[in-house]
Amino acid sequence: MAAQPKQQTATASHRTPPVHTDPDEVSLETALLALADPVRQSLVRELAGAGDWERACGSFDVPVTKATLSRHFAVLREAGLLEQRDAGPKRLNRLRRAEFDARFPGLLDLVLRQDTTA
Amino acid sequence: MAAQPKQQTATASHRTPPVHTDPDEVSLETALLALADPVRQSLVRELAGAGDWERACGSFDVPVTKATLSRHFAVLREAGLLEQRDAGPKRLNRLRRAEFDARFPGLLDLVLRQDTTA
DNA sequence: CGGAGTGTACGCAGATCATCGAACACTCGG
DNA sequence: CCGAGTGTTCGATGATCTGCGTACACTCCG
Repeated sequence: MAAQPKQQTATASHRTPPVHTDPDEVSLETALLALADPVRQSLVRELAGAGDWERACGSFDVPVTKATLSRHFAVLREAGLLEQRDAGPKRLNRLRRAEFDARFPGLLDLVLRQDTTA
Repeated sequence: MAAQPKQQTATASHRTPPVHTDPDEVSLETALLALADPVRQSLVRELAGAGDWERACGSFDVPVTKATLSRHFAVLREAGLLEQRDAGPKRLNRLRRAEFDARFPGLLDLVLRQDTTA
């Protein structure tokens, strides 16, 4: 965290800057719907296993194409589940764990506990 | 449990007896999907406000027809969220609160807290 | 400046879901 | 035994969602 010469600005690589939604403005229905999808569950779990801003969008191991993956990230963003920041051509992610947990206590934990069993 | 002259048997009024699914056999995805629907959220909340076996299927205040309502109850049943018992021509309901909460801690509370705000 | 790498936007196909009306099944009371 | 009350099943419809390929935008490196 020393003085770095503007490594990542606000809007960087893509047509549109990431649009974030605060967890406080998210309905329970939206949150449940976002977390119900298996692919998005994987994303959230992998994200939780890594540190903030450590993973770029393309670095996740899910069986979908880039286009679909991008859509899933948009859904998670709109559900207040993650924050994104552009760093060069990459888009880094952060799980909004504390904020989301404050809005929907216990919900994220359910997904992270991997209870996808039966 | 005194000797009652068969007030309610297993299969009673309808073509098929109610098919129940244990919460333990329910996937997180199924649970989230079941609770994501606004109509089903209403049903669960109304059910939580009443005692066990107090409410028949037709006694709920939701803006759908009987056919749709019946389907919603089936979904909730398959998600391990409620138990049904036939009593005469009526089908009484019970929220499987403890069982479901043991399987998905905190999930039901989120819905019951009426956090449907924004 | 051109090419590789990264991510988004735009349709389009397929599946799933909520909804309804109508027909059916069952129980109970007269 | 018939009619009112209750709930399910069936088939159809419209909306929504996931998935894809393709085209595009932007950054960085040589």
